[in-house]
Amino acid sequence: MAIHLHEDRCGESVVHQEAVAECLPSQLNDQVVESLSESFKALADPTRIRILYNLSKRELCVCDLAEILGMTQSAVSHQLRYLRTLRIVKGRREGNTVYYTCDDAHIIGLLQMGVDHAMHVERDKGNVHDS
Amino acid sequence: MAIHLHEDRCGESVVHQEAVAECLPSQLNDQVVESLSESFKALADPTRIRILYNLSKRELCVCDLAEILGMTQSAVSHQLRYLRTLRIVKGRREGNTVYYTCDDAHIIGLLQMGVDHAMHVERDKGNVHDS
DNA sequence: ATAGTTTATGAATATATGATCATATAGGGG
DNA sequence: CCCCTATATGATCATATATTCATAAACTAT
Repeated sequence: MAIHLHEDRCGESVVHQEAVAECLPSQLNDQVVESLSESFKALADPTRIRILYNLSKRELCVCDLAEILGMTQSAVSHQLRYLRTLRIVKGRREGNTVYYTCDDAHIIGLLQMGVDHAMHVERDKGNVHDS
Repeated sequence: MAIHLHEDRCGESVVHQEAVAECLPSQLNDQVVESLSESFKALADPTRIRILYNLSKRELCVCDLAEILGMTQSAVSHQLRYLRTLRIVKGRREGNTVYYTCDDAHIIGLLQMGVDHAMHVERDKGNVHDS
């Protein structure tokens, strides 16, 4: 019986053997890809972006965040739990209130890079240079 | 009747008036936040990460990508449409085959930054320094 | 025109996700 | 103890998403 390491996807033979052969050795390993998508997922939601953007500037309690974002305490708390689980933010309790801060410079770096670019794009939209 | 610009979120008064007042003026505008989350969403899926990682190295046709990723042509094509709609990749037809390339240096920059960091983290996991 | 190849896409499905509501937990002050 | 405040969380629901399957569309070759 024939052993196939993989099935051919298009018809009976690989379309560009050399292209596939060139790429296959340098694939990202699964753990890296999973960890990467997890990081980007954390930044892939408007609410979390706004939370992290604010926390990157200063420590804030849940209630203040809810006020700033105009959202319910519950919605904010759920997202904070999400970010806390990924160790992107951490909380510090002081009596009744819990103060959150960012705890992941890498994520903040990605966010900052994205923000800078998005703001440039927005600004350039104002100028009518043409196409 | 009293006019409220916003409802208070915790009890009857804002918890830290100064914190809220400090943050409110510097919020990201909605378009920037939407555009940002759209960009990060594009990178928030393992399949798209692997597609973009490969396309960042060289031009590839749909079939080769499917072969490299070990996925069906259909699944890859759907994701390529997603990325094409966002103008992150673009296709060039040559006879039957369509060759895709990256068309968004900013997204590739974010991906590269993420990859670099994730690979360092993975590498450091090997070393048993302690905490 | 017919057959074959590569890519695109609509429909369906299973899963993931984000917000809401109600309620629980944790702490403070009486 | 009870009441109030701030936060956390489980359940639910509506929507979004990623893949699969079947098929259409684009193109080549005979």
